[in-house]
Amino acid sequence: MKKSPSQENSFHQRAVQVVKKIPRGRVATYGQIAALAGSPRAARQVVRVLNTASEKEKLPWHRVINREGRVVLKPGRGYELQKALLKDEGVVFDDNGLVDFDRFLWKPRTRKP
DNA sequence: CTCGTGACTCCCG
DNA sequence: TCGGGAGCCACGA
Repeated sequence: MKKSPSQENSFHQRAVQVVKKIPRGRVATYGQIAALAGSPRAARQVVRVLNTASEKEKLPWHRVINREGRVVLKPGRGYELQKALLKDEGVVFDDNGLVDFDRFLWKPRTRKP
């Protein structure tokens, strides 16, 4: 039996599809995307995907943050840009620059409890 | 070809 | 409690 075509893509391609599915006004974590793409520990590859794909495709790379709910970028590296973009979508950061996961964390439609 | 690094995350001592 | 190392995959020098 052949695998489904949607599963034939590489991690890179799958990650792109996942990121594109992030709804506006929501954020996701690297590990989350990596897990959805097939490798729960491939968070680093997600980073590579964002850097590469964001330049060609209109990926919501700014909706991807780390496990802490914080923007991992360094000042001058897109950190302010990401925060500004999220803020423009309605995402709010607290004084520590943390996002409220209870309100903005993207919940993938995997299954109903 | 080999080595190192990267917007990360998890596990173990 | 806190720190360090390993894991994941890709790409540049």
